[in-house]
Amino acid sequence: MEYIINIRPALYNKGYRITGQRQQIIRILDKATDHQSAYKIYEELRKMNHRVSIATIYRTLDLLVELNFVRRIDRHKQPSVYELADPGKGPTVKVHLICRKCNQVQDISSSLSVMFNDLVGKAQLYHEFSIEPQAISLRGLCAKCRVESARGN
Amino acid sequence: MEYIINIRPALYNKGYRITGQRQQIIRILDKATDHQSAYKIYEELRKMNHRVSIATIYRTLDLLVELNFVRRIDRHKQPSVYELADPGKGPTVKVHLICRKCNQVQDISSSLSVMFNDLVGKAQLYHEFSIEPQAISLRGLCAKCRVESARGN
DNA sequence: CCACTTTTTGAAATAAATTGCAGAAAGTTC
DNA sequence: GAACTTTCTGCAATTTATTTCAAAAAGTGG
Repeated sequence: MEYIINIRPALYNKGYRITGQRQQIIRILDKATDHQSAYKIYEELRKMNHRVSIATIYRTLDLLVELNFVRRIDRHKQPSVYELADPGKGPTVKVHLICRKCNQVQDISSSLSVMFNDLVGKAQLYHEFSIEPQAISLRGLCAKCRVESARGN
Repeated sequence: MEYIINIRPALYNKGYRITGQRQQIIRILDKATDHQSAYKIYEELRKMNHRVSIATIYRTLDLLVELNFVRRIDRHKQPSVYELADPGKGPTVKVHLICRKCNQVQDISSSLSVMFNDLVGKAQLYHEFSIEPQAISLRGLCAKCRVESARGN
């Protein structure tokens, strides 16, 4: 909540300008409970009568991902979705379960998340590879779709 | 090696036809030591004077991914790459480390891989979500690029 | 509020991936 | 191995997420 308060000075310190569009985009991500695609953010802002172009949304998201304020989730043949990432305290990786039938994205439980991140830590040391904050997606079938699928097929 | 021997009857049993193109595509994946993009496979086959279109490559790869014979690695703003997956004995997830600077893809060590897969097994049970065989990518900086980056920046 | 620089806009371009369709193979039956 | 059905392929056209570009606007520092 009001995460923009943290990002604004960070942007400023790195020499980036605090534009209305950037603030609005961060605000949308901050308010959102689920993962947002670039286009969804665009629609949201247009609905609120803000002058934005889709190109700006993409550029801003790229910037925020680069600076680790936002995580990008790449999905196959579907637009990428984004979520805020708290660089100070958040875990390195955030694990999502994505159903290939209904495309629902759910977060993994927090205790499992801790275990995943411990393992990522080990991998970093072992491979001398610095893994950056990001979301990883595990694809499969959610309980509901598995049942439907078993009947339907 | 000669993995096609296993896939051929499996395709046949499911009612898919054993076409020259499908066999050649599997053969390329089988011989490849690194991950292949659809276009690379296309070029390879054309070089060998085989009649194939890029559409067939994509259709075949989609089919093989669907049947879990092949894993797809989605990369941001770059073509997806593919690798053979042995459905019989292979682990559910294959973890790759992808450097965001040089784009090199390296496999995670096998012991860490086992640990990741154990964790994935736990996640499946806990969330009642059936995670399917797939590759997951951890993005970051490899040792070499980290050093260069530290100097260059 | 002026001068300077970065950012945004809107439209057009790009490129990976997909699709429709007619002809060509593969599998099947006799 | 001829005749028939089904699936597959190649080509070209299409889709769609994302990027590029020149001109316009907005942020910033004095």
